[in-house]
Amino acid sequence: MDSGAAVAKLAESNKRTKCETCPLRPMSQFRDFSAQELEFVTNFKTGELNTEKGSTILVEGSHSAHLFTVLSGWAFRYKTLEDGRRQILNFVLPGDLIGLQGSVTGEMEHSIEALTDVTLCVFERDRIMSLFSKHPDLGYDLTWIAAREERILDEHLLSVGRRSALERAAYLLCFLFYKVSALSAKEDTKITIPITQQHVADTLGLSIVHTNKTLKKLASRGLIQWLDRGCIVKKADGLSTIAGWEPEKEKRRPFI
Amino acid sequence: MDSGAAVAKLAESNKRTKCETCPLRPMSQFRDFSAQELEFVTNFKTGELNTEKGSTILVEGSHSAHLFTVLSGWAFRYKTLEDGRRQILNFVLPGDLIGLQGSVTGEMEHSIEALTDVTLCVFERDRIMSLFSKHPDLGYDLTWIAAREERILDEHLLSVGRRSALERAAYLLCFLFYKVSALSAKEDTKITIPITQQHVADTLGLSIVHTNKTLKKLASRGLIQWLDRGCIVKKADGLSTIAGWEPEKEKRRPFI
DNA sequence: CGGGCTCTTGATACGTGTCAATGTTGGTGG
DNA sequence: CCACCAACATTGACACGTATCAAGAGCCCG
Repeated sequence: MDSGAAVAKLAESNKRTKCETCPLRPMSQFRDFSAQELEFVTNFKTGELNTEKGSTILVEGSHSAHLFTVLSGWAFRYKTLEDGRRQILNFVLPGDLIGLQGSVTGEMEHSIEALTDVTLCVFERDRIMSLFSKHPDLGYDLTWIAAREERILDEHLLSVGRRSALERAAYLLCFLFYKVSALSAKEDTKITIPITQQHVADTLGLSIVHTNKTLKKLASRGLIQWLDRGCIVKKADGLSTIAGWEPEKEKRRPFI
Repeated sequence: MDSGAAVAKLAESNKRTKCETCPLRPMSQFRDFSAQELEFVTNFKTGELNTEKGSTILVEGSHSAHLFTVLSGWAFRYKTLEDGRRQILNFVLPGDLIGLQGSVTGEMEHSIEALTDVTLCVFERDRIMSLFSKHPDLGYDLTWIAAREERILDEHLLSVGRRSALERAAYLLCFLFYKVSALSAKEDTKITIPITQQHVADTLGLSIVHTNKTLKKLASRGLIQWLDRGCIVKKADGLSTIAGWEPEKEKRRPFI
């Protein structure tokens, strides 16, 4: 609920990760690119942006001339009401594209804040049309990415609207666990989700006190463990059962 | 909460509305098409589908080989939990595209039900790639359309998560009023939103009893009037004030 | 060492859900 | 034409989930 330290500045570093050696691309969850596509994207990428934990990457109401793909780190999208009530909309992890929502005017309808230090690939919004004309495949991918985000929002909406507090919490942690698991090499049981209980509350539409009691309940059942600023999922299937939800079985998905 | 009368059959009528004479296209909210684009879309459209009020147009878990654009009528998208709890995700009106969410596999993650008799333009999902390769502009439009739906879902999520019952109801009716207003010729004060209180409840994540009491409150303030199976908005700005929300000022938007 | 976040816990208040009953309307079949 | 039924809207009483208020403990960092 705080105002976030500082708005990230677009200090483009010269030390760019080359797309050919992008650490995400070999991962099993992402689709392969043709050499041509790779060349185009490398050229499409105009820089890299490093932001610190706690900084605001995009601000609601502002105009952004850029799109970003997360290279590393965690962030979240959110909106606020005038009196400060905050709703977290979704979480952003490596491989996720952000900024697409403000497509035409570039005026953002939501904010994005970094949960950890975050590295972003920077693209120019102006040049997006050339992507569609030169690489229809990539254009299709963009639509697919947007449609995927839509499906996730649908599920979140179902959760907040119709699931109980316990079910909601189970769903969220299960969702995040599978999301981050897909990015880590092996069965890494030590994955820590870097959020506070305030973040959970603002995602689930609950108060922080009730969120705390709900998380305690999950912890007492041995499904999760809460750390100082994070959560470890112990039994994802237990959460899955409570929530009545399972992750989509995705084939290799595209990313830009 | 009922199971809907019958699943709509794809009875393609020969009496097709030609895209050149599409009644939606001249409307001020939609962008103009070039002759080329119009020709392509006309060819892209494979038929028309008429569904009756109450019928299910798409079913969660099923595969659909088609995309649809609504030509006339009202419908809504929703998801359900196993025990029957239902969450309405969004409402669908003329000019809206449906089916994009299941992009790749075509497996639907939500259902769609008709609130009135509905006429749909039918497109083949298989041929969507040709749209991207032959008309990058239209591909861009598709992405834009998906991103727009995303923004709307963001706002709904904020609403369900953080607004009070009264604010939520005001937001929803205000939202629907502006949505349908944009489609009607003049200041038509007699626009009736064709939903029941159960629909409102399932959209807002409330019980039907509490929804009834909340709507009564709005009605007692003269902001709305509730009919048998519908709602008339009397003072949209009053609703807007309560909700703390205003519609986006959109320029002419694309549609397929 | 102090101050700020985060997590925790108990007491209490309030918003919303659930249950139950009634009235109304529109459609259907005898 | 009437009786009946189903769906919808309405209302009051009560229960329960969640919010709010308040206080304190642990921790990190300047």
